[in-house]
Amino acid sequence: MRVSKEKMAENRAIILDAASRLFRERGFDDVSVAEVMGAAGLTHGAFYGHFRSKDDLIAWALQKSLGKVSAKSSRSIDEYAECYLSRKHRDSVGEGCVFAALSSEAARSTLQARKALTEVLKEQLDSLSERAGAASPEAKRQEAVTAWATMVGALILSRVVADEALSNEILDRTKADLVRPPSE
Amino acid sequence: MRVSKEKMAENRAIILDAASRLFRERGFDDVSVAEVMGAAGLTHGAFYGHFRSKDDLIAWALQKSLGKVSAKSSRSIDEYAECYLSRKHRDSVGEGCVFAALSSEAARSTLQARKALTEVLKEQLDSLSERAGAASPEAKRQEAVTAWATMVGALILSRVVADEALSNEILDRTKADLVRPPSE
DNA sequence: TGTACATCAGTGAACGCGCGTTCACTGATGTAC
DNA sequence: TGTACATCAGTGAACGCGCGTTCACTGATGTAC
Repeated sequence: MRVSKEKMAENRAIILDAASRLFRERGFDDVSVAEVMGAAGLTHGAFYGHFRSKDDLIAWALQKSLGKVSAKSSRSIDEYAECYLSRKHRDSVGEGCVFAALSSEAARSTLQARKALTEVLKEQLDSLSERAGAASPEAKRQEAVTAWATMVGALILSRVVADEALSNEILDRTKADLVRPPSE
Repeated sequence: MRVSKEKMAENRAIILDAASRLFRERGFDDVSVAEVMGAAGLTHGAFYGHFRSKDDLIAWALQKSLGKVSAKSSRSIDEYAECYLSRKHRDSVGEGCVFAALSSEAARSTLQARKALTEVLKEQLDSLSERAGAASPEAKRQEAVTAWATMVGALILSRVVADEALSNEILDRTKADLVRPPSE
């Protein structure tokens, strides 16, 4: 059942995409290697031809999430926050921000996993800084870090809460603060 | 080996404390029932005399974390943020905020667990609103929700990051924004 | 270009292992007289 | 208050089960001539 080199590379990408989505939806521990492989249309035995271990898969899946959170398609922090703090984003965990879904678990995972997320975070903060409305580079960076912490925190809290009204309130109030900052 | 009613109630409290600490340190899935019972000085067999299942324990442990995050001992949001966003809090996950440690996992857990955290969150937001510096009740609430989202997000991000300088930067910049808000 | 053979991606059965949970048992607690 | 007995919190062996991981095998791919 050997497949071509191109097909193998494609399979690896499919496995990583399936893993990334499943991990965000249900966490690292609740998703088995066999389930990831099944979602990629393969059997579990082929897994160790692609990755050294489940922890290795986790690190690669996190690294690949560069650009999935990315603010690059937005013109400003305001515009990005509008989208990030939407009900749609809250309700689609599998396709959403990797930090809101997995960062507290990743903090207890391997160093490799934490390093992968660190790189994604640095890119994200740089991207947000460029889009900040403040005047100086220092003020832009300050704005970016606080805005990002607020967005991630708000999305996480809006997802735990078993109360639709409170969940919406968290999204709406943080959005109001980010879209029309009090310094305006 | 029967014990007195008082001792049994005490044991239950010890189990809940051990579970709460272990869960925050390592997450729900990496901590076994036997390990929680061992940390409480008991054997695993006694567990089902206290709780119906591991999920039941999780919900009770989260519910009991009322007051562990509490802002009640602080006079203002500023004072609370100073403590919440400290390196000490970042580095002591087991004794720290339950939202920063477990909320993204709890979001995928049982409804019972989410309801428990929802109650804790409501108390926390009420407590922060009372301590807000803004004038009207509406503005106080607005300040409390945004400040809380920022604190939780910043602590979570500071804990994943495998880069001490960036981790400190996240804590320091968010602290600066909360302690001396831009509207001042 | 065509043929023969080596390579190796994917298959699926099998492996230990640790988990959540159950249960017969023990012996101190609590109660009825 | 003292005694006899029922209760039941805690013990530790045992249970299925699903997990991560391994491995002999298969058959299409890629290569040497």
